[in-house]
Amino acid sequence: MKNPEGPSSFYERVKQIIKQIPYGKVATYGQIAFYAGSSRAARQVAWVLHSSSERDNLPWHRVINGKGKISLKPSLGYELQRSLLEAEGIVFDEAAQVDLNRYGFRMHKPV
DNA sequence: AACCTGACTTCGG
DNA sequence: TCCGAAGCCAGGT
Repeated sequence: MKNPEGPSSFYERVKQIIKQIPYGKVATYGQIAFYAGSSRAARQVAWVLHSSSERDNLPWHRVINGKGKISLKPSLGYELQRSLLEAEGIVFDEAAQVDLNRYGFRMHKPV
């Protein structure tokens, strides 16, 4: 990981946005990318999380894919993320999906 | 410098 | 409605 250039970099904006996801809510990769200024950089959002979620204490578990499902694979973090979300009151249906209409995060102020 | 890879998204069959 | 292929941006090799 390189040094983040500054607060205006995509990298920094993504982190700021993720930090703003409130307890009990979730956001999708594409949505975060959109708020960060690059609606097509969903994969980079995932990359930011993977590279510095631990270091910067980001609520990485509140980020899921556009289908409302967890992207991690079983035994590679899936169980952990799901339990963290359930601990916040988020419910998964039989298809292991969450209701984005209900739990989806909506930003109030642009970053 | 070129090619591969990824915690994604979207479109077409 | 479900599945596969293509598109995208960046870092790693």
